[in-house]
Amino acid sequence: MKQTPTSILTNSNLRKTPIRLQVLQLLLREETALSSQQLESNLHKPDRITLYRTLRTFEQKGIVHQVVDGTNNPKYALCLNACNEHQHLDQHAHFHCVQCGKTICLTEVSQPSIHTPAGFVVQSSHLALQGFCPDCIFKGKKKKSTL
Amino acid sequence: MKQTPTSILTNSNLRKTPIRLQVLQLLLREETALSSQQLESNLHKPDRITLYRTLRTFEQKGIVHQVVDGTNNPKYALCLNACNEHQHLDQHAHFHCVQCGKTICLTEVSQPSIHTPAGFVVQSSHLALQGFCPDCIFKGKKKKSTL
DNA sequence: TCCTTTTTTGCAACATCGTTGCATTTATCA
DNA sequence: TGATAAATGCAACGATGTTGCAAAAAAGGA
Repeated sequence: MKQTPTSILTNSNLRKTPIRLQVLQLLLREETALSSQQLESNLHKPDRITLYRTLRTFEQKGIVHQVVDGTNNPKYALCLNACNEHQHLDQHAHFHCVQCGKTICLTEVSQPSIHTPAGFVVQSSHLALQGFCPDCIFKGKKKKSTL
Repeated sequence: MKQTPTSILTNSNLRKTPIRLQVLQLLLREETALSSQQLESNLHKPDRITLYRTLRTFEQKGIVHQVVDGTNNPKYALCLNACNEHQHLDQHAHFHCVQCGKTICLTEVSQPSIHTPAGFVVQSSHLALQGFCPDCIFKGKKKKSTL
């Protein structure tokens, strides 16, 4: 079924407040992972603290997860249906475009199977790719998107 | 040839100052990647600002590189000989132990070859693994190392 | 060894990012 | 519509990282 901001909040037993609805709307529209700063500058003058708390709440409820894109700047993306408040599954690679700054979930690229050295127990992994996204390859110097 | 703090600085035309020698000594001894905070708390009361500048200088000269370990907290590790002031090559995976907090370069695990979706041009990639390192698997609850 | 030059440091001040406590406001539901 | 539990907004704080500038230190030659 199609997800809407309202349905997502209802499913997680969270109240439908303006900032939560706006965050979800933005994450559903853009299909990229957004940092708290990117969210902040694209929402209707949200309170910074409330936004942090919103993201933490969403993370705890399995609505969003943090994305590792190699920039050391945490990004947030909507979880697929597989996530909930008990477990987070985010088993695909992420792509960070060095031109426009977008971070894109490559849902079709699964985590590679790794031959880990003896003695290491792997619980999770992140694969982050950097380069040029399709929008930026042939377009020459494009302004860095605010998204 | 074996690298020493002094030889590294000589090769990069950098002056041999106490803090630089200490940072290199620590990175050579520990074979893990260290954050600026980890470095700070393991050095001889260094000036915080000088430490940041030291790391930036080292990075520009190809002496250290930033490591992506999935914690969104930048770590620094010595470059292999392949790096210099013109290019950074760090084509191996990194392992972050959730128990002791160490970040270990898995030099024997190369970056996997990825079948990237059409339209994306990949320039670099980071593979970060999380789990338990050999030291922590059978030792039960161990205090988080300050390193 | 000492002197000069250039690099590096250390300090003050500042910017950004993120968190906590608490009173006020708001969403929800009876 | 009113009660109540949840969520917000504000003040204050801590950690992280940066810049400008004067003082100190390293390097190399006389």
